[in-house]
Amino acid sequence: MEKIRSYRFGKDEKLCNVNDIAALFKDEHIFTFPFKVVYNITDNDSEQNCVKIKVLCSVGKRYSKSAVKRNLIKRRIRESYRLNKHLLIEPLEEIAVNKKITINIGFIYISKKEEEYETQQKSMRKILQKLYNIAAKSCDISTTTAD
RNA sequence: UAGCAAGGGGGCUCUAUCGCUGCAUACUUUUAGUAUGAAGAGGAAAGUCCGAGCAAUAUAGAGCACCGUUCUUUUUAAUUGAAAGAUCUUCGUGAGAGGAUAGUAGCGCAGAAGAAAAUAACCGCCAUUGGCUCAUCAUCGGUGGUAAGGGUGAGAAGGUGGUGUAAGAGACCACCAGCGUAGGUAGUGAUAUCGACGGCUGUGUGCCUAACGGAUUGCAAGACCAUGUAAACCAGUGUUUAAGGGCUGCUCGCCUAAGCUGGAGGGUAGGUUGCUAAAGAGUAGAGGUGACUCUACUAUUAGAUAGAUGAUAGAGAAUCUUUUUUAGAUUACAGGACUCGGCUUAUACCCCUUGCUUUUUU
RNA sequence: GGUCCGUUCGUCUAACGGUUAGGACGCAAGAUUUUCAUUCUUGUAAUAGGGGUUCGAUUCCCCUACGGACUA
Repeated sequence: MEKIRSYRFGKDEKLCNVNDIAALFKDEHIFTFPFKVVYNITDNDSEQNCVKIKVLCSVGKRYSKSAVKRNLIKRRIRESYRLNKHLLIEPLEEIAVNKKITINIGFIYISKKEEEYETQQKSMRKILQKLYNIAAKSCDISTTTAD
């Protein structure tokens, strides 16, 4: 039976807090062209057991001067994340049933050319798989240490 | 037909699926969530070059200083915008386009070049005199007259021709160019034009003068709520002195102690509001050369807050290329952040009106 | 978002609207030295781009581009 996936992308999943963003840029990062991905995995404070993911995307002025092009790229990043985020969430929820995890992710656009939408989507899938592997490891470690 | 000039208008459309933003309604309800509905970026949203609204702070008042504007008239909420004109000037065959222009009573300055950059005598010209010479010419020096000539320069003592003279000179005359004075005519006015009178006549720039205008900071302004708590701050009362402080840079001038009573803040991270109906838009009519004004009618939720309009698929439209009916390519500049008006800059392509030039054809 | 400032040889800088835009370091050539360095001489090279005002702009005015500061 296939689930009816919700492709929603509301305000809860966007990263807005300033302190969180400052913490995000101190942590580790992955490179996969054309993105630089910054991520930060922490325990959750909420009462219920769930996985919360917050996302930020930014395109620097170094890429291009015109605001239209930068906006278009941001929109495409958000779109590709929206369509592919189930790759990260669904398996994580299976693993971490009793955990409280928040993952903050920042997508930073690096390429100086205007990449096509398909390549963006491909790289987005790669990134999400990588992130899943990392998150799974961290879950295991946390379980072992907790026990 | 081609190439141009001026002005004006438009700025790709539709469908499906998955999403984003706030709003309204209904349901569940602790926050909030779900469903439905209708709506959701421009001509420049940009630059921030001007102006205004709005807000806070300051302000007894006056003078000086400082800053801005500057041909005329009209227009606008608006001191730099707009329209219609005036004079001069540059570009263009032309339609047209760009630029400059308050006043000169007084004072200052003008590199290099040049004799001289303004009550001009360096060379030259003329007269006279001294030396040299037997004497004259020539030549050297003194005194005086003289702006006709002198390679410069952005600018050279109004120009041309005569009279006149020792040589010359607006010294005088004729014509021409400008200026001033008091007038006529046309115009609201800048100004144009007409004759009269006056020999009045170099260029640029700054100071200066005149008229008009100007408090400062900006929605991250500010207001409220919650959080939170040092005795600075505010209000009232009150009395003495003016050192110090404040009030726009200065001057005059003005205000201001402590104490007592009451109220409540700063910093940090938030929320609500400010925040979208307006000096608005469209249509029609009237007035005006025009900018613009007046009247009537009509319709009208963009309001985000690391910042919403996207992605995919399909169909059509326009232009271009190849080719002859398909195929391919292209569809600009560019994204609200309190609001409005103007200016400036960027802009594929299409349409309309008026006008100019050249060639060809009829 | 708002308010401002700046741009001069390869680098750091100077300039009253007026001579061929000056100086230091660097670079190149030559001299000195057995050679290198030091030193000396000579040279090279710039007003961000485009308009305007002016007889004449690095300088004054306007537009564009780039860089920077302050402001929660």
